Amino acid sequence: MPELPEVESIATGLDRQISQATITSFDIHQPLILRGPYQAAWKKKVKLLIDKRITRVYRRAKRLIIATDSTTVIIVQLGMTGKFLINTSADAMEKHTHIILKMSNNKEIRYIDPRRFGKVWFIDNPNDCIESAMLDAGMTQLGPEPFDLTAKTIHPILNANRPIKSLLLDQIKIAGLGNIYADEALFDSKIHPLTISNRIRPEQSAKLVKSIQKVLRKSISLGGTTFRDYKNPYGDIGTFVKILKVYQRTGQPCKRCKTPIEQIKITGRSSHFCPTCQVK
DNA sequence: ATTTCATCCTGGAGGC
DNA sequence: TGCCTCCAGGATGAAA
Repeated sequence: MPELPEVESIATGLDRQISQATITSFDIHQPLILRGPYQAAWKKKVKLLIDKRITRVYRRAKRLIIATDSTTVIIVQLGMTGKFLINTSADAMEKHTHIILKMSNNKEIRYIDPRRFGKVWFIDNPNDCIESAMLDAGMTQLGPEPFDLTAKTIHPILNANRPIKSLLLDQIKIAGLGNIYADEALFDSKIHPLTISNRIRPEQSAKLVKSIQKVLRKSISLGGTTFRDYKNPYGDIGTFVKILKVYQRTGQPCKRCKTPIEQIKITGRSSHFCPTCQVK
């Protein structure tokens, strides 16, 4: 379930807690979550990470990147229900705990994912170019970060014959938005989610860029959005849920014009919008 | 080449 | 209480 702001919050939390510490043990309880070209070698590879230092934990789109002082990088795609918690070994083990990482500073990092849509890669990054290393590992290509978009660069991206909602969820086009922030950004820019992308006027697309960046920035500042599962590594919820304008507000009055928010399905995903404020 | 669709999973909510 | 159906913040290979 985590989208860009939630992954950002997780990366920040993990970076504070474990970067500069060394790995003392690395247990994988559920090998099914592992992906990539070196699957058979992973048991060995994990052992190679013992005594290595974690240098940095950061985010690219919705992926978490855990860099070490070896050439191996750990990449985590959290899927719908993946999360990290910082524990000590005394804490009770939560169901669906798949990875336990013990660190030299006595922090215990646990990766938990009930639905197991999340995936973990161990990739080699000898040239220190994470984008090409991810492609080499068979991961799907990612579009630009939403914060790098401009009115000019979004233009060719919108040259597509599909609803804007569907396009915003396509990580090859723009990487980092998910169902919540796509709906919220479309409301903020007053664009109907079914609008065909290539029919969006330049002034609207310029506004869309600003709206995307505005909702993401605001959500990051509030620690993301928590509905049921999402928690940052400290176990805290995100409070952006309080200021959602359309997502999961079906039937409730639009905060701008009081019209009841409507919900429809667009390419298999529920979409929430104000039928008065948002026009095709 | 582009776009949509079914599918991978568990668990919570709501209807009966 | 239980059983059933539907739904969920994502990504992707196959099909259209």
